[in-house]
Amino acid sequence: MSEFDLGKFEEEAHERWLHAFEANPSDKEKFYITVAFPYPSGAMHVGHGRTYIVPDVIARFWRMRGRQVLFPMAFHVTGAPVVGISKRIARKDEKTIRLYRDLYKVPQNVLEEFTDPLTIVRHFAAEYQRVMTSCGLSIDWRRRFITVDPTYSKFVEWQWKHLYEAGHVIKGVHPVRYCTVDDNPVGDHDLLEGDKAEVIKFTLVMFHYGDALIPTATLRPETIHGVTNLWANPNVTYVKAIVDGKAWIISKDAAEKLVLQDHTVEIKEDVPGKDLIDNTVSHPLCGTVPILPADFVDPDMATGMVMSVPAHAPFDYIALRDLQQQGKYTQITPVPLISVEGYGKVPAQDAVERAGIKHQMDSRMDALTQEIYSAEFSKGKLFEKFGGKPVRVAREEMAQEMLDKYGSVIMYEFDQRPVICRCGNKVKVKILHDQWFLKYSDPAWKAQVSDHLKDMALVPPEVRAEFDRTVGWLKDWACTRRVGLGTRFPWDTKQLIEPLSDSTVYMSYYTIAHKIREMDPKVLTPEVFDYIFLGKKSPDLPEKKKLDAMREEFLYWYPYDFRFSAKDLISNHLTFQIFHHVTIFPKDKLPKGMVVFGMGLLNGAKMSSSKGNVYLLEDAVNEFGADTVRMFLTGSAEPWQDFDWRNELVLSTKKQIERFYATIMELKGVKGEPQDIDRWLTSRLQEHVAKMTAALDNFQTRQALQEASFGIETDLKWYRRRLPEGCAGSSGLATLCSVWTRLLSPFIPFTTEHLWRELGNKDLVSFAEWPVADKKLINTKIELSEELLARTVEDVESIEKLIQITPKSITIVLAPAWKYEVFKTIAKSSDRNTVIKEIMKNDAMKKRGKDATDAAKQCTTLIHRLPPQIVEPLAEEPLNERAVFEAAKAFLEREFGVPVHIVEAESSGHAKGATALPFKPAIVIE
RNA sequence: GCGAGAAUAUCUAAGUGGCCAACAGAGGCGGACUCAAGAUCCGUUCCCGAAGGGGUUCGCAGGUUCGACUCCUGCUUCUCGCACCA
Repeated sequence: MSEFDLGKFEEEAHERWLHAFEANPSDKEKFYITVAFPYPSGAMHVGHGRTYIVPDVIARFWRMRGRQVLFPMAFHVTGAPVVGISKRIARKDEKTIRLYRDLYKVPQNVLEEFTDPLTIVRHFAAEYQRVMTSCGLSIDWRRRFITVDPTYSKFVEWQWKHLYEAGHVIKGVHPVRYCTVDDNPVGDHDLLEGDKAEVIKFTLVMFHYGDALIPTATLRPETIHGVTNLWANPNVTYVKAIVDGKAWIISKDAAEKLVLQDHTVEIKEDVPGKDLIDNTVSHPLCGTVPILPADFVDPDMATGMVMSVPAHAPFDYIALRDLQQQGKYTQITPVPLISVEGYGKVPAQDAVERAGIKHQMDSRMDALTQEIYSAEFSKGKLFEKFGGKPVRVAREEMAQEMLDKYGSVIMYEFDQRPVICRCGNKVKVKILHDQWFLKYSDPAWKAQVSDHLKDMALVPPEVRAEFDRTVGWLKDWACTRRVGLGTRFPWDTKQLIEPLSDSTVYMSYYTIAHKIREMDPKVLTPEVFDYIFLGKKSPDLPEKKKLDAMREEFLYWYPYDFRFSAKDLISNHLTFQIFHHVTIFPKDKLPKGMVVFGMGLLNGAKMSSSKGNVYLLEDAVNEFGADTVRMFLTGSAEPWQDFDWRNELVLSTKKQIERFYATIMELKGVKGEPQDIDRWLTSRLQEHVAKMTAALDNFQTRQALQEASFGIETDLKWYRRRLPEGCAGSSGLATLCSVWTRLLSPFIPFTTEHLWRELGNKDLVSFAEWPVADKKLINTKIELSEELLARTVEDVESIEKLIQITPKSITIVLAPAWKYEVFKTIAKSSDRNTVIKEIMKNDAMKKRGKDATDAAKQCTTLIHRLPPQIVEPLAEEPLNERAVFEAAKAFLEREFGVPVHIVEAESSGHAKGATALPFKPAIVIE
């Protein structure tokens, strides 16, 4: 007999699977699933493992159900991260080297070549493929590609031509986080500090100061009417600079920032802050106001000058009050201009006093400012003399008016500071020109997407809300980049297509990837792809025969049936791909469904490569075996739930597989005559098959495994307990072995492939027919009988445990027929409150008096406690309980080790007999 | 802050109005088999109980209902997303 040796099974299977999963169009119905392809910048951990193993289980399931299944894989290598990694390795950054050398186990000679970004991704792409194969993923590797292949670039260009022609690609300007030392935009992962900072659009309000201008930045231009003064910091040295031909007085920081935001700036002279104090400025909309001193004014915030609206800004109010308490500037009073429900005439004063704030440094000031800001924005209205419009309307209009008439300009600034680049320098906002956008904000485009989303199957259904929200929320997406790997942007070849934007319809490319490779990229014009994907004919198409073959593949496979991805991709990739599909492909080629995954934990903590909290997939496979890893990752939680990798749980999964293996090896040779209990086991097996199939139809891998693994195991235990002494089972068990092996095959294909041969099959279990539940073999009656027996045995055991005497005999007292009548009436009644009265109308029952009402009450309780699938058949037809117990008498006596008597309640004379109910006989232990 | 989810016994986790003291696993305890075991099997694992029963539970506080782990309201805590990045 063959020993359980996962390593050996894996070897055997790999050999037999070598080209088995290469899928071509056929007469069979197709099933096409895709997974978000990986960015191979490091080694795979067990979290990645699940992302690919779950779809593989689904692929194997549908393959066995007779579908032609396509499960392809490719590698996403476009983008900036590897460029950064290669640079860090080139400059021998210790942390990076340690990560790649120690955690990812890259050999020294390979690591030395990592100064080239393409080498990194090629190395890890090969690693990914190797590890994925070792996990038994049934991928058609002929279709593998990487996103910098010249043919793929041609495909991307074709895709963009359509987006462009549909008017979805537009050119604009774009403010970005920018580091002046690196001379590059700064991404989230390049930030030392301030990753939550947002770029905010401020309006600069231009105040006249002699022959110069003092710009103050505001988010609330409508409050210009309430300005009572400006604030300047007396401890800061400002500068006079010629900005776009006019003299401005601003902080030095501001001068540097404005250069990055499309302004010409020439600094002329220093202007000490204290020299500004007490001078006046003017603006056509608020007249002449003084400049007051304030230490809180930050020269690094926008222009370093602030306009003061004490009636509506708590900071301004309190700063002014502090000065006035020193007896200064007492002639200034706040000028309110907005009425807002819930606040007095001067909202800022109201709020400050209500909160009991004493001075500027109070920690609640920020919250208070936010509160007033929100209240006025959502509910505030300008006074009649200022137009009477709601704040949210007036703000927009005033900003525009200031830009048009009063010389205002826009300035971008972060909403919080500091924002520090990895290099240690302060990050500023720069306006990038020639920046291209995908116009996801377009309502018409959004509407198309929403429309199609309604027709898509989303798993689990809760994610639909998240998708709907994302479609509504998406704004224009900057889709070109200056650094990284990628395809050149066709309308500005100095730029690259942004990496998320080049990976939105590549699922269609899989259908032709293995064939288009044979063609020269030079001939792959947009017309070629138009023909392959859209069937559009044009003259002079090259290699028509090959194109026709590709068109045939595309028509056969597309659209994909399901796309799998982790849930963090909902707000970008998963939604983007729908936008792009609806633009490019006809309605019958649009995506059909998506399955969204949960995240992975390692021993209860989030998995993270950068923190070193990862367990490499390859290590897991080597230590526990591929099947164990597969079964654990799919069985410990449903795909959309977060899962937690814990070695001790994985170990028990391995034991479970071993147990399964040993059981099959033992049962396959059994040759006994069929017993009654075989019919029960067969009946139960049909239900497990049906339930498991339904679970996998819904992607519930955990549920499916519970059913097929523990469910069948538990039944086998009862089966063996019920077999007559000396009998090891019947030859019918061979069917169970075959069914069980096939059911588990999508999960533990290595073990089952081996067992399948042990069971005498020559072909691959991976392509064996999926078991179908045979309704004819379901036997409700025999299942009920066994249920009654099991419950009775359980009751006897629990009583024995309590009374702790050595029993000499056990008597089972069966309920009389009239109680069955009562049971039936109650079970069939819809109104359980009046049913007892109904029963008592019957003369025969009346005669029994209290016995009858008691029995009715007991039956009601019992019916509540029994599951409906027991009550319903019992209500239709009573079970012959005597026959059940008589037939099992030998079994019961063996179980309890004492003589068992079966008697009718009315002839027994036992006092206990009165408590006997249908499906719950009285038990007397003596 | 905004949006989407979640909270169940020692741990993981099932459970969408009566099948619930609550599936299943892990771990603990006791036992069987073994020279022995991380292997297998049996029992036990909220409290009380010498007859199959009773009591108190499913984040916290209320509500709806004959009846709530399940529905509603409020609160607390946690996870994910909030982009120009894979």
